[in-house]
Amino acid sequence: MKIGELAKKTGCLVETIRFDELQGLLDRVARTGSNYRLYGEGHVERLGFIMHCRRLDMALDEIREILKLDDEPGESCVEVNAILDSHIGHVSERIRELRQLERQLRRLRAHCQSVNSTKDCGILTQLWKKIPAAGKVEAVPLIHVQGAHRGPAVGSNTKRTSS
Amino acid sequence: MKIGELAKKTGCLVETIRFDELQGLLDRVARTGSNYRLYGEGHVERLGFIMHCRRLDMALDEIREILKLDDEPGESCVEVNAILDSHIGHVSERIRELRQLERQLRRLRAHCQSVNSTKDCGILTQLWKKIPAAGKVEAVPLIHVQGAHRGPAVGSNTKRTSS
DNA sequence: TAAAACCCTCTAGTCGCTAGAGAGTCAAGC
DNA sequence: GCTTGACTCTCTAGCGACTAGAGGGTTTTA
Repeated sequence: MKIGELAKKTGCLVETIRFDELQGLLDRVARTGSNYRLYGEGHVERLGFIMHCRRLDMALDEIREILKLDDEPGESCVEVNAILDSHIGHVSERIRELRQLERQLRRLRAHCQSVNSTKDCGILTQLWKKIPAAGKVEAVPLIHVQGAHRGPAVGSNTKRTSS
Repeated sequence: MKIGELAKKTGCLVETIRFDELQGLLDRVARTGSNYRLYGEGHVERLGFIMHCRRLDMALDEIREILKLDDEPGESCVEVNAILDSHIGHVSERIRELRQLERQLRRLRAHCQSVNSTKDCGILTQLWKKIPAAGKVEAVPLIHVQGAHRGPAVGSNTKRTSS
């Protein structure tokens, strides 16, 4: 089958299939004389596997690793478990961070309950205040929402480890 | 003061300051004869404000909007409240999604409790199974962890609305 | 006066795609 | 046989919020 049919069968975009090939998740398949990709039923399953992983928000690196392990049927699945455990760890940690962020935001929100002019708004007043312990930024774990696989990065002065 | 001193005072990277200027969060400031940026104390405060917002994981668009409102001291702060409410909404929703994801992952993890060969691993077996209701992808809200400001995007066939 | 530290602009990289340009291929209808 | 439309190809740029580096110029310090 051609790429469009594979896309239809798996419910993903044609572009995503080509992207997955580029990323080494899907094999480079045989082509017709006019350079069209040709897929079989095995590819439907493999792409389904990949999408299943992606829906669980695994990173491409993690999926690549799991696929590699799956390709060696004799190998023990210890590493598969480890990848999943570490992924669950990422997600739990992100939830914890987001909860703390939510609390901070609700506290901030509570500073303005009625309609004021912007110069009297409690929220804005709070935002203009110095962040507690400013200048000692490296000690404070920065909270912000990103993908489960990316660490904090906001102006965290990673360069200035000294001083 | 020059850009390095501003960076030191606010605890962010020089690159981030230049980036914020590019993004229109910080004004384009006066330059020395040798084209160095010159900042005053007002910029320390404004950059502090911006970082405070960023730490609360607001998007640059949201920060831009808040700064614009703050610049008009007579204006009511209704919109500021609205931005914050919507941001809190994003965060809460993301927490809900991540909790669901965590449950799914833990269920999956429970399928393999002992060390097996990869071909008998309960996790891998599950991953190879078709996702429930495959083919009706558009109806299912895709779960995956991204920034608080990005919607789901995983192969969701946004093009094929018909059929 | 030389070296180190700072500053400038510009560009590319991160992640997981999505979307478009510009070109070629194929099937159906007239 | 020809046109139309649907499909495919490669290549490139865009998203967000930065980070990192090249390759140059300037200022400060020893």
